[in-house]
Amino acid sequence: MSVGVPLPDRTKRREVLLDAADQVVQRDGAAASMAAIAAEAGITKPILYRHFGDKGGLHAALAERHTERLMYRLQDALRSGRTRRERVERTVDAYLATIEAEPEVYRFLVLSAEAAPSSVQVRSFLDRLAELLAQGIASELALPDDAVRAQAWARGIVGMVQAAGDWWLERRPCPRAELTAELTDLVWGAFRVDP
Amino acid sequence: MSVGVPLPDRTKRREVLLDAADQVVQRDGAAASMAAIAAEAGITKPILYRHFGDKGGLHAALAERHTERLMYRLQDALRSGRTRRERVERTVDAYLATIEAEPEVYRFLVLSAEAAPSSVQVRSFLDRLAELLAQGIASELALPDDAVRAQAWARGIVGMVQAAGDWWLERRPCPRAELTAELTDLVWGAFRVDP
DNA sequence: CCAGAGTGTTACCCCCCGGTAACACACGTC
DNA sequence: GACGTGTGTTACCGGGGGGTAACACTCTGG
Repeated sequence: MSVGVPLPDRTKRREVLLDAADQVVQRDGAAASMAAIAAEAGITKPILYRHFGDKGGLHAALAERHTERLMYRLQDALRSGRTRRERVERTVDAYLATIEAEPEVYRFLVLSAEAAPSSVQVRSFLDRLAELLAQGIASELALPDDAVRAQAWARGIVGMVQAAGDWWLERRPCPRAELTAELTDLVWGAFRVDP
Repeated sequence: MSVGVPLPDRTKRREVLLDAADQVVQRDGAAASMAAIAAEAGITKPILYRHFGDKGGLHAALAERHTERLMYRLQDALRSGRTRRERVERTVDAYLATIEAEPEVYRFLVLSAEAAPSSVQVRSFLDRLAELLAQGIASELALPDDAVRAQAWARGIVGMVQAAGDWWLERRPCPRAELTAELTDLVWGAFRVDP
């Protein structure tokens, strides 16, 4: 074999294709088609398929990438801050800032998690998010990681910020900082030390 | 005109068709096709189209119906109960009970609200839900109805219960009452009279 | 008995989507 | 210069979705 391209290029190309996919998803939402993505990237469908196998593969790659990025940010936020309230606030704001930057992409991630054909291969975006948050909650509250309370709260909070964020993106009824503050207030009561 | 059928029958039929649509949505999720719905109802597509115009019309009718039902239940829950905490708890549980009974339908409603082609004709399921809740919150907290706080909390709580409910339906990690209690705890802090 | 409105059906159209086969151009190696 | 590997293309397939035209039946009113 005479080595086509030294492999660095392949992964770099892959990134470029994913960038194009992001663009299209941001424009067309969850209905983004393979043809449209190929066109956006300035190439043709077979290339996409050679890179990602099938549509599920592309979705998985896209999800993986954004999930990774968001997880890093949230992990930072969960650890940073001097007071507990500050941690809650920063975490909420990190999420909001991210969906503000690329709203359609995150809608797409949530949706495609729904529509996933039970391919547990790549655990869904929301699952991983919730798991991370559950750990944070459990550690704040000195609960075991698998406590129903930590799990349920994590799920709930993820949904809460997601839903409020969607609404806010659509209507822009206030600056982001205000929404962050409101949501922090909403959740904060549960995390105060005293009953 | 010789009056085909006295009109009571037409609306009755409409209900039957919507029942069939529910069945299919519960089975196939958001991908329910018009052909499948017609088959389920034991009729053929043109009849569906004569009744609902197009797919959007059917979706709207379906959404309208379920939204109405759920709104009644939530309104009751919001008003009932002797203590404030009891009202919170009952409202959460009313929602959970409903999505437990017809999970796919509610996933469909949420999704089709997303996918709605900006036809603000029928305000989305989530919008109406959130608005109702916002009123309840505003009245509990003696805020004006349009306070950002009431709006944002309403959206957030709807999303919270929705997300936690989805997770719970999938995993069934605990009885419904326990989830209700956890979610009530999560939100309750924000509604206590004292800081 | 005969209009005609309303109900139902079959059969079709168009479009777009996911996915693939088959062919054309670069390039390094022998 | 022939070869094979990898990259790119065009052109196609099968399928399923939404939506409709055109035809059959029935039952009422005159």
